[in-house]
Amino acid sequence: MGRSPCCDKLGLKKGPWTPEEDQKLLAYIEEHGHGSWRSLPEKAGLHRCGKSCRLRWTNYLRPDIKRGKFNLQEEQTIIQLHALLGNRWSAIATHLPKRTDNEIKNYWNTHLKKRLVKMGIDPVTHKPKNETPLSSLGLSKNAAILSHTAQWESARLEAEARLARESKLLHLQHYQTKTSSQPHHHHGFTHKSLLPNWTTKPHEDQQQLESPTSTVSFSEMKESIPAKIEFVGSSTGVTLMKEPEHDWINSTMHEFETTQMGEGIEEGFTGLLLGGDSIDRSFSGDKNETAGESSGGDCNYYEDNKNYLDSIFNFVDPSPSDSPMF
DNA sequence: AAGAACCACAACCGCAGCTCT
DNA sequence: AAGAGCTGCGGTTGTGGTTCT
Repeated sequence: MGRSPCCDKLGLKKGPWTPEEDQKLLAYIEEHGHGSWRSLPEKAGLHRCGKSCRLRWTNYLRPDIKRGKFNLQEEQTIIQLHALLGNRWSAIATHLPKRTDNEIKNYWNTHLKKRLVKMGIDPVTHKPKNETPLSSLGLSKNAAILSHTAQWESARLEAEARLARESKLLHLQHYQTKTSSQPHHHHGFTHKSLLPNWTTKPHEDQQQLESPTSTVSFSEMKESIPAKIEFVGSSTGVTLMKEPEHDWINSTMHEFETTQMGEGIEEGFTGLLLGGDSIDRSFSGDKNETAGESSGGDCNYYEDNKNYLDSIFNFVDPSPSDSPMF
C-alpha cells in the first residue's frame, strides 16, 4: 500500500488558505478540472501539496456545498444515522445533501455530542449511561435489536456505495462518450460550468459527477437509482443488467424513508433533542435548575431518554415483521 | 481594558483501500 | 502476485473569534 509522501518536503505551504490561493485553485479547476491532485498544485501555481488542495476544494470551495447552520431536519438525520453507523461520516454525509463529511463531523463534535452528553446519553452507543432504570422498561432488548439492525444497515450501505460507484462509472463513460470530441476532458470531478448540456435529469447527473460523496437524500435516492439506470441505458445504448440488489435497495429506502418521515420522529426525537430550552433545563445543571426540581428532573430524564431511544428504534425498526431481516 | 478561557471550524496527519502496472 | 501511486476517510490539531473574569 503506497503512502502519500509528506508535504513537508520542498517547503510547501501549510495552514489557512488565502483568498489568492482560493482564487487560483478555483480558476484552475474551472478551467481544467482537478485531474490528478498530485500534479495540480504545480500546474495551478500553488505552493501546496495536492492533498491540501483536494481538501480545500472538497470541504470549502466546491460550488455545490451548502454552508451555514444545520437545520432541524439535518440535525435529526445526523443523530439518527450516527446511532446506526457510528463515526462513518462519509456514509452519513451521503444522506445530507450538500454537506461535507468534515462539516458533519465538526458539527457532531462541537454541538450534537455535547447535547447527548447533557442528556445523559452516551454519544458513542446512544444508550443512557445508566442503563438500570431503562432496562426495566425492556429497552435492553431493543438495544440488541438496534445493534443487529446497525450491522444490517452497514451491509446495506456498502451495497449502496457499490451501486453508486457503478452508477458513477457509467455516467463517466457516458460523459466521455459525449465529450470525446470536445477539448475539455476532465478526470473525476467536473465543474458545473463545464458540464455538457444534459438532456435528461441534468441535476441528478451533475451531482453524481461532482460529488466525491453522493448528495442525494433518502427520497431522492429512492427515486433516482432506477431513473439513472434507465437514463444511462437509453441514451448510450449500454445494456444494463438490472440486479436484484437494486430492487432491494429501493424497497429498503422506502422502508427507511417511511420510517424517518413517519410518526414519532418529529414530535418525539426532534422535540426531545432539538427542542432546546426544555431539554437543556431538564438535563444540564444549568442556571435554571434548583434543588427542588431535581426529583422531577429525574422523572423527565428517564421519560425523555425512553422517547429518545424509542425514536431511534422507530427509525430503524418500525415493524420487524416487514423487515427482510426479521 | 486586558488577559484567560472557551468555542467553532478549517486544515493537517496518517492509515487503509483501490487502481494500475 | 506484488508493489507503487493516489485518493478517501476519520481522528486530531491549530487558529481565529468570542465570551468571561
